[in-house]
Amino acid sequence: MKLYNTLTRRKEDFAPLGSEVTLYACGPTVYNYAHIGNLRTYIFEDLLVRTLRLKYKVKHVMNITDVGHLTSDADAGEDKMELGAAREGKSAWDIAKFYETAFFKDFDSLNCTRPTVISRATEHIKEMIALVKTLEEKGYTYKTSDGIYYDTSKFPAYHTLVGKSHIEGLKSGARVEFNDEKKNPSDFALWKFSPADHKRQMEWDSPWGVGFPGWHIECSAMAMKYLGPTVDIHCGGVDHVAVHHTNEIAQSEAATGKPYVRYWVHGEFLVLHSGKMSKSAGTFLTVGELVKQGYSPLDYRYLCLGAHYRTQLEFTFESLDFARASLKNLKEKVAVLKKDVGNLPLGACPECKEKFFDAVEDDLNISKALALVWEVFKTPFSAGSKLAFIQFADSVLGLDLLKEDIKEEAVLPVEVTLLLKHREIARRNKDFKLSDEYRDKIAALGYTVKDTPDGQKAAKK
RNA sequence: GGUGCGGUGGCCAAGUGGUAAGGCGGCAGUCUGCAAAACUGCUAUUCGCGGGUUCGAUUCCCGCCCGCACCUCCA
Repeated sequence: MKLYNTLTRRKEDFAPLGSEVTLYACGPTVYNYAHIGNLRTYIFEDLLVRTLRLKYKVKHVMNITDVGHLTSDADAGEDKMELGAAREGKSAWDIAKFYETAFFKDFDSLNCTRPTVISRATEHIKEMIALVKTLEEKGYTYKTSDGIYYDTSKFPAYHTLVGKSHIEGLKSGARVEFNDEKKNPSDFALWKFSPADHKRQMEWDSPWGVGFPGWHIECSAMAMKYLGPTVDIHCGGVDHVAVHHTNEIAQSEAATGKPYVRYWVHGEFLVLHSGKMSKSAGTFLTVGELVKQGYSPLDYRYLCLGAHYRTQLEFTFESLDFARASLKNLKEKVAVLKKDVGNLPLGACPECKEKFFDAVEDDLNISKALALVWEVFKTPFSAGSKLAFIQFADSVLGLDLLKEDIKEEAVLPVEVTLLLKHREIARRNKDFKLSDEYRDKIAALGYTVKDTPDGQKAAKK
């Protein structure tokens, strides 16, 4: 398949190095609920994994950042995990556990397939210390009053992911806050010392004293532990390109002397009219909020499927409404198809499958693939063949297209049932004025009425 | 200030050196007492603006305008 590689800024042919694809995806920091912008990235990664699985075995590792990191690299930063704990009157450990559970609830509801390995940062402190030690032995580190730092000037290829001009811009960068003890603006902490004046909830012994790992070291340590020194694909959000992933490369390649990642694949942001969605800014939308407003998590998944993963997607409730309407229509079409299939033999038309392959394998052109699903209804193939194709397509799209929605007919309120009976009588007497009045009354209660060959059908609006 | 991405019909959004997928919405028809649903058909002579290359550009090049993101924790 073809994938856009941030490293080369080109679409490239992808094939795994070994017998299975090794894929690492940056996971959530569990100090608050994930918002739908975060989740867009996991949906994109899920689509990538599902597409890869059409051809390969995939070992998918995702980390859980349950260690608090500083909100900035400067001394003044606060720890997000401990902030969350203070906010909710719980321990940092409880906070991490709570939001990890909440994260996977959302993750599952969006039909994202669980990674092969889920690795918590707090369970890999030993590996991180070992990696920092290796870097220290190789002379890449130096000590300041608050921690052990990585000297980026010792790693000549530091700029490969982001471009040299960017790093140079950073040097003159007007907005970068300088830490006096840092040798270069791009240097970053590998290990931070606990403050002398108070005890942190999360801290560990290390060869350099009690403290906690820097933000970037966990991904390098865990990716290499589970996937080896060279990983096929590493994903994450575009915001990670310039700092986090650049630093991961520096740490990992300095330690092993081998290429760290072959394909860097980054997902673009979901944006709001007012700008991007931000956890730290406070206001953000969660899946729970969407559900509260009457949307299904899969309505949101459908919305994400409409746009390419490398383009920004603007979120509005209007577009979510469109997505919901589209998904509903699509599922209804599939339901009709299912009725028609009967005992006809199944077998997806090879032509449709091939087109679908071509779309998803072209750097994940999911919206094109989705269009093919709509188009299959217009083809002359048998219902069974169409349905088989849709089933195949849904193994990548993950929209539960063949799953029946739970019908609400059984739980009609008594008033509605009564009004329906009255309306039926009025219609039989051809008193349409009266029957329309009953329909209005039913509508006022929040229900719609359809007249079908099997009689009246009422459903919640 | 530096870096990167993008501007396609009413809306969302694919795409390509040879004349614009798909969805939503809208309109019309069939059906219906009327609706709804369903089905059928129609719905951008045109791809931010101005140049250039070319037989031909929305697609390649240059300039401009506009939007967004990153450079600070961030998916």
